[in-house]
Parts: sequence; structure tokens; C-alpha cells
Amino acid sequence: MSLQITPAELEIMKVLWKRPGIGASEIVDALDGEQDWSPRTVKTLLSRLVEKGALDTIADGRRYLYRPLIAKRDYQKKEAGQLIDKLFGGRAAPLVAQLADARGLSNDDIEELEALLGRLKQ
Amino acid sequence: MSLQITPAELEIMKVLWKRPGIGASEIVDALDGEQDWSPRTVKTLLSRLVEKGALDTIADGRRYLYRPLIAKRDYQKKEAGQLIDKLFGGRAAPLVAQLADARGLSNDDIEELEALLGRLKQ
DNA sequence: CGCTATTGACCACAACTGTAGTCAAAAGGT
DNA sequence: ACCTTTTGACTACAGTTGTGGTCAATAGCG
Repeated sequence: MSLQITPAELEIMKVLWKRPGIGASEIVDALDGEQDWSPRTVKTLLSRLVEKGALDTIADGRRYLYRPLIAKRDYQKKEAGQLIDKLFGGRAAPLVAQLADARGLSNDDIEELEALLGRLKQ
Repeated sequence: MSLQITPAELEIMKVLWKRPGIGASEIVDALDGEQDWSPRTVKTLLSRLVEKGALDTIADGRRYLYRPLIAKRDYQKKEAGQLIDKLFGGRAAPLVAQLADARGLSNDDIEELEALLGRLKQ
């Protein structure tokens, strides 16, 4: 199944995760400033996502509204899992260590993580 | 610079991170069982990695020995950073939460993370 | 010393990606 | 009732990636 979403396509998905059920032109507008794509490009990406089964269309007169068929969380989980399998020997701790090293964790991050670990531990 | 290493190329890098300075045929052997690539394929990937500046060659008679020019840690850091920027709003904590959810952290993981956080805290 | 196996250089080629154009139908302004 | 704009369908096309073939030089076996 593993529907492969490319980086460009992901930008579209992110818009639709925030505002599911909008049409192509709203997506173009939402991307303005972020990405500088012609509306044609956005349409192509949308078609490909529909083809791949990542999006659903709802007819709305002469146009379609688009809705994600995969949840953001599921996608995040899959990507995070792939990364640690690919590069960190399947262990989460080394990844976190790298992150801490790469960009430093804020105090908020640290507290949040401690709370999370506490919850996991019981 | 951001030399883009593809998934197939990464397999080669992983071998060379473990055993830097080996030749093409040793790499083919090392990959046996992992990947099922013809020696030609491995050769092509090696050339591309050299071309991209990810590997260095050392002449050794009629062949080359290959050595990584990027450290594994640096690559891990870059990838981890990209993932959280791309999908987790640049924050590490949500990533860890997803990982915990996706595959569960082992008790060892949890302890390791706690130790890590402790070190980061003061 | 001649033959075979190995090696790097170069080439091939289809699938996937990023980026967008053409076209025909339809919707809406005037 | 037209003309313009918007939309989806289809098409294009170059660059990247996965996968491997050809070829010529050469190194080592016998």
C-alpha cells in the first residue's frame, strides 16, 4: 500500500490537513507565499494525490473539493518510524540525542518530554 | 551544498560508515543478503556518490577504495532536523510522542531518554 | 604468455518528480 | 446571449533514481 507522497505533494497534504474539503483554487491561495506554484502545478499534484489514493474528491458543481484519506498523525508516525529504521537502528533514543545535539531542545521541549516519559512509565 | 543521498545510495553509505576504505567488491559482498543488487548497480551508485562528493576514492592498483566524506552523525542530524521541520513544526517533542505511539518505547529507551534529558537540563 | 574475471568509464532506459502547457466544457459577469 | 475565467482531463518534458548492460584495460590464473 505504502502510498508514496513526494515533498511537493506533501505541501498540498498539509494544506488539506488544516482545511479539509476545500477546492483547488483555495489551495492555490493557501499556498501563496509558501510555495510559488502555478495553479496548473497544484492541479497536477492534486490529480496525482487522488490517483494515489491519498485524497478523496467530492463533486461540487463543476469542480472538486478535496479531502485527505490519510490522517496527518498516521503519516507522521509512518515517516518517523521509517527514519529511525533507516538511520537509527530502529531505536528512538539515538534520534532524540541527535536532535538535541543538532538544534538543542528548549526547556519546554525537555519538560514536555519528561512529562511524556513519566506517562509512559507507570 | 545539501548533497542529496537517495535511499539506494544510503545503503552504500551505511556499509562504508561501518567499514571505510573498502573496494567495490567488498561492498557488494557486504550488501549480499541485504540488497540484491548486481555488482553493476553497486558500481553505479558508487560513481554517483563520488560525483556528488559524498565519497572519496583512493587509488589502489586497478581499483578504488572508497571512503565517506560525510560523517554518519552529520547525516543523521540533517535528516532528523529535516523531518521535524517538514512534519512536526520544528519541535522534537511531538516527534517523540509519535514514535512512542507508533512503536512503543522500550524501558531501555525510556531510561536512556530520561538520562539524556537529565544531562540536558542543568 | 594467453585467457578469464574484475574494474572503472560510459551508456541505457523506464518510473517517478517537479513544473507547467493545451483544450474543451462550463459558470458567471454584463 | 457572448466573452472571460476557471476547472478538470490530458499532455509534455527535463531531471532524478533504480537497475543494469557494454566496453576496454588490466590483473591474476594456469
